[in-house]
Amino acid sequence: MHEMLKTYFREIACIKEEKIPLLSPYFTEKAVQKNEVLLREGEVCKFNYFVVSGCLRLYSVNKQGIENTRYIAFERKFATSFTSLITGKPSIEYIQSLEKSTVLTISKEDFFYLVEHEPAVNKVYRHILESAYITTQRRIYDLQGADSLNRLKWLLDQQPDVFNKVSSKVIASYLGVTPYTLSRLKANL
Amino acid sequence: MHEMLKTYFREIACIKEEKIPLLSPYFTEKAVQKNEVLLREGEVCKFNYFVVSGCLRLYSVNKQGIENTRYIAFERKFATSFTSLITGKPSIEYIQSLEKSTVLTISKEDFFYLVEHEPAVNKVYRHILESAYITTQRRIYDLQGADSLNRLKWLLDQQPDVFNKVSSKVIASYLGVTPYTLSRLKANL
DNA sequence: AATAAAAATTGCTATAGGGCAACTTTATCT
DNA sequence: AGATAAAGTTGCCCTATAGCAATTTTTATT
Repeated sequence: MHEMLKTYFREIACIKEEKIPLLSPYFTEKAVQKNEVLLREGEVCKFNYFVVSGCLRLYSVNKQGIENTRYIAFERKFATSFTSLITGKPSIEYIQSLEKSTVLTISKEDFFYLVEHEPAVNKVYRHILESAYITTQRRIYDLQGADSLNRLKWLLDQQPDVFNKVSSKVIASYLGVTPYTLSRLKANL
Repeated sequence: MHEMLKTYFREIACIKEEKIPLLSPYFTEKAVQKNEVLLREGEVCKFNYFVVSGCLRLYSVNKQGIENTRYIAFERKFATSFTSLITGKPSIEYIQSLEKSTVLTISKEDFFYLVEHEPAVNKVYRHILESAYITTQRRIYDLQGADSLNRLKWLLDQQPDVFNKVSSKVIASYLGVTPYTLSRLKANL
């Protein structure tokens, strides 16, 4: 198991050192190419991914063929289509690598087995869901209540690094505007 | 403890019958008036609420004084500002009763104590967070990717009962449009 | 039931952001 | 490095939704 994931378990779940070797066999390291798609709409999601390096994004494509990005996961984050993982139904979203990345994969069955039987993994899962709750709640209020300029400013303030790592096209689809509009907003900052 | 909450624990967490009396003392029944505000922006949330009858909504007020509704909880649902409950920080949202309601309250400390020490409550909390994840993910994709008419149609399709119980004003603030626009959309259905 | 207050509707006008087209800049591939 | 494709920018016009004002309908209060 990668050192980064061990540290993650130590910090998030205060895992006992002797438990770490028990978790290792469940995770498999995987190299992912830039723009590689790990999950497509319509497929049932079978893995949870921990990002060691690079980044993954979750997005869907609407009826008009427009991409909407819901989440961008950088290193030291878990990312997957939890909705599909939890319900077992086909995913409405895609998972794509935005860079050459390294991820640790764990199968859905193993993951939920550990959530039930390993307190440290239960705690990590709780942490993931709580964090997701907090960020998505904030995001809904932003999408509903702030205009596009203020959403951009907020993102610039909170995650300035995103602008170096991620294309404007993807940032636009995250902010919920067209690339044209984002370009114009940046010109007016 | 109200029978409805017992049934909830049986169904969601498969709780052992003998455990139910242990949980009862943690919950207090409370009558809530129509439009009563249970939590204001800026206050630290101290309770989790289980709706026995009536309904609660979560909303925020943006800089221009416009209300945005994020969630409406009908009976047999927990509702609270989890963000404030989890972080211990002041809430950015309000909790308000939309009808004369009956709720069961549990304090933040008791709730998180039980999450840690009672597997049934751990499971219920996991269920709450998973359900919230699924609905908010869907909601973000809707707010980003669908126009207001399609958001209205989707709500009519998924939760037709909402239109009987909740004012148009609140539904508009849930869909992310003005009451004017909602009224016009309904005229064109 | 009468009155007041709030909510909902609708005509008119304003505006934020969308979308096309043409151009420039930046990546990608051999 | 040079060729090719993709991404980003910007002028112009268009559309969906916002916002005001006036009216009607519904709801709450005594």
